Formats: sequence, C-alpha cells, structure tokens
Amino acid sequence: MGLRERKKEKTRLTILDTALDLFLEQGYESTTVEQIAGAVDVSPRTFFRYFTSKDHLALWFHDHGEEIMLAALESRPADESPFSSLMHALRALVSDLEESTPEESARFLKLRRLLEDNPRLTGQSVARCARTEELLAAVVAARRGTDPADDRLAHLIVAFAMSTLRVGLECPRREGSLPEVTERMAETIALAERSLRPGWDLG
Amino acid sequence: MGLRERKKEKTRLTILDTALDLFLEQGYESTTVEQIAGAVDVSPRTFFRYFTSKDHLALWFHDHGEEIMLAALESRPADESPFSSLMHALRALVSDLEESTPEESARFLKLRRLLEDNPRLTGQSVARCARTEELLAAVVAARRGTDPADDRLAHLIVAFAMSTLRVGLECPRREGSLPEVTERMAETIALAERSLRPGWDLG
DNA sequence: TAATCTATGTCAGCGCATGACACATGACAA
DNA sequence: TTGTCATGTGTCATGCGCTGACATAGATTA
Repeated sequence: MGLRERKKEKTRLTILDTALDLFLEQGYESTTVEQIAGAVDVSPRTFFRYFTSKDHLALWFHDHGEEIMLAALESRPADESPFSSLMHALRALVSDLEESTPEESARFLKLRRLLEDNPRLTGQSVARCARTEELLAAVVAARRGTDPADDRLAHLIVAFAMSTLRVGLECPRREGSLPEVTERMAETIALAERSLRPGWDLG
Repeated sequence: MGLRERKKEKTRLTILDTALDLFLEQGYESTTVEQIAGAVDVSPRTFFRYFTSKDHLALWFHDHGEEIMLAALESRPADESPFSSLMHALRALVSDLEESTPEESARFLKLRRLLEDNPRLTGQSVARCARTEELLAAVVAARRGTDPADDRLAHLIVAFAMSTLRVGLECPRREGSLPEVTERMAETIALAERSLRPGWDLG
C-alpha cells in the first residue's frame, strides 16, 4: 500500500473522529461541514470527496458491517437453511466487533451515542440497513434459485434477520460498554432463533 | 368545518397531486419545490407550511397508516398475544386501503411507483416506518407491563410485524393494481403467522 | 361594522451538495 | 535523477432545500 493510500485512509479517519467529537460536543445539527473541514484543515469540497454527505459520517460502520455480513453469508454451506446462515452472518458481525481495536471500539460507541441522540440519524441508519437487506435478499434468492424481485419469503427471511440485528444493537439504546452490547446482541440472536418455527425458511 | 379548513385541506391535496404528477413525469430529483409551488400557484414558503419537506410528500400515507395501526392496536383485547394484535392492525390497514376512494387509491399507487423509482425515497419510507415502530413498541411494552426502553422482545415483535408490512407492500415492487397489492399483503401476513412459533411472543 | 385571527407572500439568509478548472504532490518508468 | 502521468486538493460559482421575521389580505367572530 503506497503512501498515497495510507495518507488517504488517515485523512478519512481524522475527518471521522474529528466530526464525531464535534457532534457529541455541540450537537449534530449545529455542527457544519465547514466547521468540520476547518478543524481537520481541509477544504469543505474535500470533505465531500471522502464522505458523500454529512449523514454518511454517521453510517460509516454500515459499509463495513455490510461487507462482513455478505462475506459471511457467501461462506456458509449452500444447503444450510437461509435464516441459519443469516444468523451466522450476524455472529460474524459480533465477532468482528469483539476483535476490533480500541480505536474502532471507541468509534463504534460514539457512533451509537450519536444515533441515540438524533432520531433523524437513526432513521437514516435504518434506511441504510434496508439497502443491505436488498443485497442479502438477492443472495438468499440466488441460493433458493428464485427471482429476487418476486421471492417474498426470501425478503421476509432477510427482513427478520435484520430486525434481529437492529433490535440487538439498539435496544436498550442507552449507554453500554462494548461487551454489554455484544452480549445483548448474542442474546437477541438466540431469542430470534427460538421464536421461529424450525424449517420455516425452507418453504 | 369552516371555509378556512376546507380550503386548507383542498390546497394540501392539490399540492400533493400536482407534485406527484410532476415527479412521475420528469423525475423526483429534477422537480424543484419552486416548480411545484409555481404549478399550484402558491409561494414556495407556503409549500413548506403544508409539507415539512419535499420528502414529506412521498411519505404522506405513512402518517395516515400510522394512525390506523395505532388505533387498531389499541382496540384489540388486552389479553390477545401482541403479535396477533399487530397482525390484526395490519389487516385493518389493508381494509382501509380496500375501502379507499378512487382518488386515494390513485394517490397510493402513484406514491408506490414513486418510491419504486427512487431508492432514496424508499430509504426515507423505511425510516418513517421505524418511527412508527417506536410508537407501536411503546404500546406493546405497556400491554406487557414493561419499560419500552428495555423490552427487547417487544421491539422484536413489532419489528417482525413491520417487516411483514414492508415485504407485503414492496415485494414485488413493480406494477400491481390495488387488489393485487392488498391480496399480496394478506398472503404475506398469513406467511408471517405461519412462520412463527405459536406463543413465541408471550415470553 | 369592528376587532381579531390566521393563512399567505415577500425577503433575506444559512447550510448542504456538486460541477468545473487549476494546481500540486505522489507514483512510476526511462 | 528526471520527466511524465495520475490523482488528490483548493478555489470559485451555483443550485436547491429549508427557515425566521415581518407585513398583508382574507376569513372569523362579536
């Protein structure tokens, strides 16, 4: 990895961390892009080259999480039931969180607090999850040998799985250290698995 | 209802219908608020007094749907299991759709097409649903005698129910007359009910 | 009719976001 | 090392969404 790429990655994280601190300090709405850019000493224009929007900052982890889930799902055996595979993908997400560096953990917890304080961002977060749902549904439909646009069961399977993820991460929203969050996430996965009829996702 | 109120309601619907037609004709992004306001012959400022944002236009039905679901949920017997009550609330939504006037139906179908063509709006729609989820979760938690902020099962129940709603309405997205949509919705509700273990939501 | 309320228009301004262009700095081969 | 190319960055200009403040015209009530 060349100097260029390393520098870019560093700038991206600097922007993110700086913005996060500003948000938590003085509020999301009352922090302008100009201000963030100024604090990192880049032009506002450059900010938008790293993050497509101000909201995008808050959804940073979603990009990463999506990759993890997709990779985990693809790596599951093809004959495993779709919902089980998705639950394993969720567990992969939890593992990734548990193995994250202190910096990453700190970022994650800050992001979580940010979302908690800003309903609008929570909404954006859910919307971002919906995009992930589309991708996952396509994979599940492929495994089922159906057309993703038609396969209602595939969508329902994925929607239930993503519901599990959201509830596990967001409920209860307040506080919580990283181990507490991952622990709750694991519990929620177990709860979801207990709640559904065995084989319901094989229709 | 005085002249004032009637006129307001009429203006609101005129704005909505005009905007909807403009959107479908020339695209959502490339239609400006100024243009919509011009077409209805009101000032842009007035537009924002009727709709809090341009996106709000596309989420118009959500406000209505939310009311229906909440009312239906409240009217269910307190000893019914939460998920069953929610499924009844969904059926109430379907009934409302079936009984809607031709104008309302047309609006609904146009909105659906609009959402289909604009992923960003689909996202906003999901985000709006998340807000409804919060309200429903509070009601369910109240029935269960728990703190809504803590009750993960309550959130999971509601999330599963809203997943059912979304999948039923959006999958498949393309085309579809109103009877087709309501029929698919009914099927999806039945599918969800079949998929879950009886009594799973009573823990 | 007079007194009030309220919906609307006007104006001014902020913040987010994007395209175009010029410049500088890292990458890479001769 | 040096020259060339690719790419990241700043500057400038602009458009659009959205909001506050204030004045006015029209509806409402007495």
